[in-house]
Amino acid sequence: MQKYTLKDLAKLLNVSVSTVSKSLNDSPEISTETRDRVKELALLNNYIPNGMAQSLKARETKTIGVIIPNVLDSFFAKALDGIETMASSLGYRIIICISNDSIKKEAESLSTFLSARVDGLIISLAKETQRNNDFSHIIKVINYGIPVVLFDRITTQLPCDYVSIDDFKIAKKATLEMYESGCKQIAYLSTIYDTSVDLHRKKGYLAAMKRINVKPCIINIKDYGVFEKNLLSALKRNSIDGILAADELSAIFTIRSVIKNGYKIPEEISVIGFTNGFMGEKFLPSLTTVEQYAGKQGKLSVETLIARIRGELTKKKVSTVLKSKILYRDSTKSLE
Amino acid sequence: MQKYTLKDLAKLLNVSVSTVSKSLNDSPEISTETRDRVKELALLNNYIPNGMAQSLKARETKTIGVIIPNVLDSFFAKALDGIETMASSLGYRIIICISNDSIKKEAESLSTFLSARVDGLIISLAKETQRNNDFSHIIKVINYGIPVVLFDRITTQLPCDYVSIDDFKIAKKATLEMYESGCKQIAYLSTIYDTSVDLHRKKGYLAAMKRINVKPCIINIKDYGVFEKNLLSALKRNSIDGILAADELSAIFTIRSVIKNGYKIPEEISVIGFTNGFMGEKFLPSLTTVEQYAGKQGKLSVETLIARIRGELTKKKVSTVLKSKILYRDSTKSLE
DNA sequence: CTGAAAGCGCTTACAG
DNA sequence: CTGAAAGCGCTTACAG
Repeated sequence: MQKYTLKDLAKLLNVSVSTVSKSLNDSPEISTETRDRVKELALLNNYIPNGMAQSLKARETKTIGVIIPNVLDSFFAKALDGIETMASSLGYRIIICISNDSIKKEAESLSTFLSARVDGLIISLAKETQRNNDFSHIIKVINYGIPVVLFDRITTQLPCDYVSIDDFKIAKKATLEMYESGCKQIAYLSTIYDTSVDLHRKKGYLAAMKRINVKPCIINIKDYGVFEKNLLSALKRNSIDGILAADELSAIFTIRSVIKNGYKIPEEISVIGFTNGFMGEKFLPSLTTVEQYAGKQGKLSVETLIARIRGELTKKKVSTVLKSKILYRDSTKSLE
Repeated sequence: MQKYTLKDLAKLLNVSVSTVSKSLNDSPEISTETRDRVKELALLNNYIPNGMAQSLKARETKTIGVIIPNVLDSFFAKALDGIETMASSLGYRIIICISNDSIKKEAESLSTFLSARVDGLIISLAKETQRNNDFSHIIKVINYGIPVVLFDRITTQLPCDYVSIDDFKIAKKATLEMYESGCKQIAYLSTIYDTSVDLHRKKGYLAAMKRINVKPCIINIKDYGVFEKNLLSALKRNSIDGILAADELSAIFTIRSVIKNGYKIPEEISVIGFTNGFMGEKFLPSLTTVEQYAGKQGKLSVETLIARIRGELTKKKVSTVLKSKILYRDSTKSLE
């Protein structure tokens, strides 16, 4: 199977490589007659330009590197979907790494992305990276001149653009609304502690508890293997009747554990989660949750990145904070 | 921010580009002294080799193109995860396209993958592609000499390797076991009709119904908007007490609709789905389902592809059909 | 309107 | 042990 090059086509047509190249690129320098001959032959021989050679000259690859912590979580799946859709509609390819929350994998993939000369990067930081507060690998990339956009799991310590939601505000609101609907003792539950989003949500929760003057209760669960046990003991110790869970999966696990142990939702315990995924939407009872606009965050990240690549942005970093909202469903009591 | 090239380093060190290149690649031709000087300077200046230039010479990109229909379905998310893990552990990058079940998007991304000169492709076909039975875009790729591995949504009409599970067999088994557990009238429900997997699962179901000599009942639902309505009318018309659903989401929708309308699961209606995702595992009742080994299919696809790329495989196409199994949970009556 | 030449950043066969 | 040269497959400034 021969892969034709410009040289091959040139030889076949008895013209120069320059002429072939210009013809294929619709240069006005070339006569229509020649252009048509070249194009016809190219088509006939299934000529496909070598993108690497083109990129080498053009000094851009039309490729974006994407790093997400995982793809099983519906938030990241939706974000990835948004990223891919927007990128491909703007003519960019996506190369992807799933960090599995490991800083090592994140850093390694950054290296291969750099050598692939991606035009830019979209990253949602690994848990480990946020816990260690170690951004040296990202700084290296930025110093190398590659634009970076962070989303969701972000940090303000880095000189780059980012996209997120108003985690603090919405967590506070969710807590207060559970309180207004009649919950006396609301807990904050998280399996993603040490991430930036968890931090802001927790702070929002704490602010609300302070406002209503109730002692806060934070339930951090390290591992889904001990989820039910930890949750139930916390429940009993503190007679909790409302739970703000930091992500979708932990919210569903909460509902499930609680129901299996005989509690009624929402009558005895209310639950609010984060992320609007199928699971929460279709669960029985369905989950009241914070709409995080995952797809939109993905799309905005791409738009911001590409604008940055094209130099359409001022030096000032752009930080887009989306206003989120609560999707009221069956895991909470009605406010009215 | 200067990006150093071999030339830059060579100039700084007063040696030739060849010497720098060889040093960096640990060529035994070079004296250790020179090698160390070169490496030190490279490190100091944050030299990152230009992968495009290297690939251009080496005629390989260490990049694999991946096309999946979507990433929200947990089967594909898990498969992607497996693909990424295996590929990165073998030193390959992944560029990804989400076809959204569109043949057009599939074909377009194939074009950009070809010009990016991916070393190989892993594809799970779009619904539209399977419905139209139009593989011309894939054939073009194969003829161009790029190895292709199909998984899950496959076709045997193409000269390429593939990975799948024994859909026919396991669907037949699932149907028969529902029958043995006491179901009299089992239906097959699908929202992914026209795909190869649906076809085989349906055939397995039909074979089982023939064996037990019961008139089959096939419920195809086009759109989740009309899911509940269509399902319920079918349920009433045929007094169905067992449902084999072709994927996870439709199985969950089935359970949900059925419960909301007052049926008891599994006492009145049994449900078996496909794919072992969180949603089915954590739903109440939890879903009895077919383990499709999504991650393993992804990993095997990569291994097969890379073996093929490296020329380690004989001309004969390898078709790996995994033996699947049923995960018994709460949506079916116990067999014992 | 067409083509020769240089160059993008590498690697490697060959010469010394 | 080191380097000059050719070449991977393109594009484009320049000459004619």
